[in-house]
Amino acid sequence: MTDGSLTRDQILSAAVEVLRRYGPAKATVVDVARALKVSHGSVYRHFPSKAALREAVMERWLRESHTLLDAVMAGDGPADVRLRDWLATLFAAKRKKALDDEELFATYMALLGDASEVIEQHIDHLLGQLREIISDGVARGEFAVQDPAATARAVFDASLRFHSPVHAADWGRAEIDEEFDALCVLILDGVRAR
Amino acid sequence: MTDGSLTRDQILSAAVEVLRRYGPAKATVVDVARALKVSHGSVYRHFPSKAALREAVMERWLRESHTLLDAVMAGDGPADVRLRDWLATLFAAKRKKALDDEELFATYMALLGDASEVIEQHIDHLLGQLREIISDGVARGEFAVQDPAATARAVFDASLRFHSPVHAADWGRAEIDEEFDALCVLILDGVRAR
DNA sequence: AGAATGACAAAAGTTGAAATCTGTCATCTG
DNA sequence: CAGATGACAGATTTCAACTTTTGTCATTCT
Repeated sequence: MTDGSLTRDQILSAAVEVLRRYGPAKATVVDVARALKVSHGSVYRHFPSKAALREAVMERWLRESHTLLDAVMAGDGPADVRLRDWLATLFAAKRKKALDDEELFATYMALLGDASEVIEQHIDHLLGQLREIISDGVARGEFAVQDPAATARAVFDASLRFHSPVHAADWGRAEIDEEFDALCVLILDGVRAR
Repeated sequence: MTDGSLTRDQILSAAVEVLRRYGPAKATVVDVARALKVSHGSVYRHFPSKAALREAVMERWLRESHTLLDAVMAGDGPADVRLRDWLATLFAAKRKKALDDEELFATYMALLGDASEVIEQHIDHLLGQLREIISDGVARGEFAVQDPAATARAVFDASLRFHSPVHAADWGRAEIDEEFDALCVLILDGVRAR
């Protein structure tokens, strides 16, 4: 059948379209339903609330950055190179989204306000990867840290300026890349065995 | 005379009172004038705009944190202790203001939005002190960094979570102090000579 | 003179009534 | 019976009239 019944994925795609067109402040679930030519009640059969729909959109969107990061995780070079690459990839991915996906990025920022489950999972995923890189570095004798999980958190915090959406306004500054490099040096020297 | 004419300082004090009572969203210069029992036109004789008045209030307020930091700068112990103390003092000062001076802290956050001169100077002052500590550490042979100014910026950025008002919401979390300690370890190991 | 005033225009903010949206549900459709 | 519908109540948003605030300035005060 061309269109027997509405799927979760169709709704998500329509929601992305609507969010991109109207932005998070204006987009309504009526708009999403209209885009799909169904009643808004149908959308509510698949998502319990507008907030849940928004979160599902963001979950899918955030998974895109994960793909690039997963590629870095798959590498098997020295841990310091991997850590640097991972941070650079995260920064690049976030900056790209902030620049050429403004409306969805704004939706992401809005989510930040209401302590969302999705964001928490996203951060946990990132912290997990960091911990893995650091543990690996320790195993190879490259890094010397006392608690890899705590260090992962510290590295995450230290690099906040280059991945937290609250600092997105800074990402257009001329000096930002130099500053990123300087931070990487500090972090890498901070974990390196001596 | 008990009150010959209005001084800049009287206005600033009245403005602080008004800001504390009504908060930055509600406080008006008419309120400030009323508190002083003068017309609002008089306030405009001393400050060219409401924004300028707000900035002057913030300048005075930010200087308070500088006092504590200056005390740390005056010390002459090892540079690593000084750096740690400086970061801890900055964090403590900001957290204290966020907690028991909510309204003025909110005013400070509002200022952040409009790229204020005062904030820029505040940050430059902090960066200058950091650079001084780091240069001193290098001179003593304790630290090894290639460019103290760039490293100062990196240390500032790395510790953003513990002094930038945009992260104030996190400062109430239970784990925050452990996380601060872990970050300090990372930063100190990052600058230390090996 | 320097300092303060109050009247004024333009900008910003408030208010409340009307319109729209969210979320539920009894009913309908295949 | 799973999925879709549209009517509905309560919450939220919008819009326009109205009020307050900002910033200026000619005039007054000392």
